[in-house]
Amino acid sequence: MMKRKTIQRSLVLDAVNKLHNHATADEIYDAVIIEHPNISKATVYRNLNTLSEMGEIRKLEIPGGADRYDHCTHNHCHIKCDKCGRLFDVDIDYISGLENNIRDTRGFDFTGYDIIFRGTCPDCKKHSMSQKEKDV
Amino acid sequence: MMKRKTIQRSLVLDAVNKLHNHATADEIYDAVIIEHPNISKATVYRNLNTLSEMGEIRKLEIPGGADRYDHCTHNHCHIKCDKCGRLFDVDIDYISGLENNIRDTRGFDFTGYDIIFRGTCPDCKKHSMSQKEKDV
DNA sequence: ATACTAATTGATATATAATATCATTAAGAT
DNA sequence: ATCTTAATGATATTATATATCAATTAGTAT
Repeated sequence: MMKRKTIQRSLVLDAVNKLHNHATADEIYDAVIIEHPNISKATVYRNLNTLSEMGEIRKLEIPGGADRYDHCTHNHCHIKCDKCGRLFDVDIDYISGLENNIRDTRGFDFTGYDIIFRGTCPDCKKHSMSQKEKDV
Repeated sequence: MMKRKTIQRSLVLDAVNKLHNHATADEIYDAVIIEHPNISKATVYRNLNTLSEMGEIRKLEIPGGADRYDHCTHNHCHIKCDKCGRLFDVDIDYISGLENNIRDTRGFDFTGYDIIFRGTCPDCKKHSMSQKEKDV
């Protein structure tokens, strides 16, 4: 199935690159309709998946939340704030052979792993109250 | 807010312990209605959350899938099969100071981390075709 | 340039997972 | 036995994402 170049697809890609803080599909949609008011939300979802498969962007499947999309640059993982639910970048030194720490998975082919840290972000520590409304 | 003991709550707890392979809320509901046909699905969801908060069971928020519930015993993480989506236990040796590998998270209080490995399970390697219908 | 064909789109319906609402019930204390 | 309020059951609602399908359009072949 050959991939064609469409203005919708490149608008979505541009939006992900421009927002570049792990935007959700909805946030990306909101950004795109400004320049292209007729785009369908389904098209945004479709292109986010397509672009992920093409390796142009990175899809982050967040436990307990909407998927987020990132322009893939350096290797990093993420930390999710328990209080406000926001997601932050975490630079991490190469974890040498994490696979070697594993037992009892005979017969599995590993393709990778996601580490999502949990914690309380500086803002929430300060205010110590829930700020769900302040999401990303 | 004091917690009361109800038959619904203990039935949900029993089901999680009995199924003990990371059942979803739906699967737990299916197990409970056999003995208690009038239980509401909302009650199952509510009790799964309550029991998690109480520390009686462990909630696993799976990226790209429904939450799963486990009776918490030894320390382990999970591997999700890319092909069939099933989730398997992974025993893992203590990863000493994973937090120490992290940079650029000044001001965060860490509470923990989830590692979800990705890979192809033995079954899918054998059949090499999608088996989504075989979902745990 | 014109025609072809299949990928893509837009609009909508559907699916799935989970929470919110609210009147009723019942657990545990007095 | 009575009281208080946590918990339940039924249902509606929210959120996220995919499926469907006719219409459009990108890229190729003529």
